[in-house]
Amino acid sequence: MPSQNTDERARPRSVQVREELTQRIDSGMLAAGSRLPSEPALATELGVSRATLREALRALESEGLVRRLWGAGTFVADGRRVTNSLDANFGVTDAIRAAGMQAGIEQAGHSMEPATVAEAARLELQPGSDVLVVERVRTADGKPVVLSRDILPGRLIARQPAVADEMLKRSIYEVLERDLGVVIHHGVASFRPVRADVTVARRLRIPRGELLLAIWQVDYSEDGVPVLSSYEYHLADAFEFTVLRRGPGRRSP
Amino acid sequence: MPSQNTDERARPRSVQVREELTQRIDSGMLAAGSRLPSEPALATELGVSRATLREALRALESEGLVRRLWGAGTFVADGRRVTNSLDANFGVTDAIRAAGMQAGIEQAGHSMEPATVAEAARLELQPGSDVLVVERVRTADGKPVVLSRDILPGRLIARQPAVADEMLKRSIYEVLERDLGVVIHHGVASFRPVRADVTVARRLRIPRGELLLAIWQVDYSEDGVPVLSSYEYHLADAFEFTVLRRGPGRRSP
DNA sequence: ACGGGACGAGTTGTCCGACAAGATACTAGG
DNA sequence: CCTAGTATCTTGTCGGACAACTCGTCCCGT
Repeated sequence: MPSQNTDERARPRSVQVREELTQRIDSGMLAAGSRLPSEPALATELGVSRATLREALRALESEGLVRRLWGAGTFVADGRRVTNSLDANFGVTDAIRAAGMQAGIEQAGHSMEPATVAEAARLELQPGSDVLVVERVRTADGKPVVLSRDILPGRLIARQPAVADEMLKRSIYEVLERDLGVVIHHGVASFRPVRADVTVARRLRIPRGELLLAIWQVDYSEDGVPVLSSYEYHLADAFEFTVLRRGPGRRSP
Repeated sequence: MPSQNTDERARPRSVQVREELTQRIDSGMLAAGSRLPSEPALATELGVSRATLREALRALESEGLVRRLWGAGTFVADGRRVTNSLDANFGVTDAIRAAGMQAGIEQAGHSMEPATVAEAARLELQPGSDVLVVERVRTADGKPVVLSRDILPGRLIARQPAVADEMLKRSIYEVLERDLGVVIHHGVASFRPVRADVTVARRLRIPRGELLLAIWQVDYSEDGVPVLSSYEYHLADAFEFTVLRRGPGRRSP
């Protein structure tokens, strides 16, 4: 059986179990449609109590990976995992790679500026506070597909200004987590179709008036603090965005 | 304490508890940001065991309604409930009403047709099977905002063809649940910006080439069977769609 | 020989009681 | 006044037990 808690004592056991089961499903060790071992058996196998296992299974069920049927068993959900799902894949880099293309960055630059009133509100800062603004053009196989403008609270990189340069070369989410220790817990994204104005069109090397999908969002860290506000302009046919809608199986009488 | 199980013995207790807590939060009885009673206290108050209560709290946490902090307590998530969230609000009718406008339907019609190969695949039917096609123009305060084309397996209404007429007047989700007993469990939606062609433009009474957001999706019932395939053309500025992105707090080592 | 109903093994849902691990507020000490 | 330790509360985990439900099997009647 796996060792107890050597170094990752911080994370609840149920989370570790959830990740273990997720990996087994993704790797195909647990085939789609097949039944999982019974809860007592699986709990013994994983070295945890049944309560902990059920905690993990509940999470997997809400993610749609498994289905639990009272008296029958727990089953791996019928495949058709959604690729490039807007609510699962985070960031443009992941989306490009998920499409099987090479992610690149060009025309990148950053600057420290005082936050506008709107930005201060979105990031819950004092108006005029310093924020780091990162502008980049993302490329897929060398072709521009997304123009992005990311805004972070200045305090995040006050201690180590050098990481701003890292953001010009890699995914911001990657830099946030690896270099700054900030893990994004969730984000709220909005979108609508727009036409390319002259500035955007020039940077994406497309005709003016071309169809774009504008996405703006705010990402929050694990303790609920907003840490990233971003604006993206996507080529209309660059990606196909998908969202898993969870219906309320309930209505009032 | 509340009565045991009089008539709704079918539904697990944890689901009833989840709905009860959801209502308390929505009604404001539990204010945003406030701490819930401790698990033992709340379990006693609701007349269930702590395990059942925790099952419900798990579900609420995955929905983002509460946050659980080890050793500190369980808190109602900081308000800012996302309005017109694409992954929560289902259907155009709900979206229009959420925006505070009057939902209407015009230019409605339906017909029974053989399924195309593509539609048969989306609904997992035999090609050529009968499907019910419902076309409608949805209005907000009398102004056309969405052109929708909904496709359902013909077997659903084979017994009671009259319900097709109901769909010309009310939300399809409402008709599915109330008249046909079909509850939508989840759906997979995709979207991209498009320009209005001449047909769509005429029906929405807009100039040709106007900006639209095209959304197509498949909805599944509780047992995983596809029951509704729909295509919608939204006016670009009719709604502001929002998606809650749940980030994985994890990365591989 | 065949069909139908009762039975039983297996699985998830719920319950109880207890202890461990983390967080906060208070208190004693500097 | 500030700091460090403690007390106490909260959530996380554990173990065992029983109830509710599903499905396959077997037996019995026709």
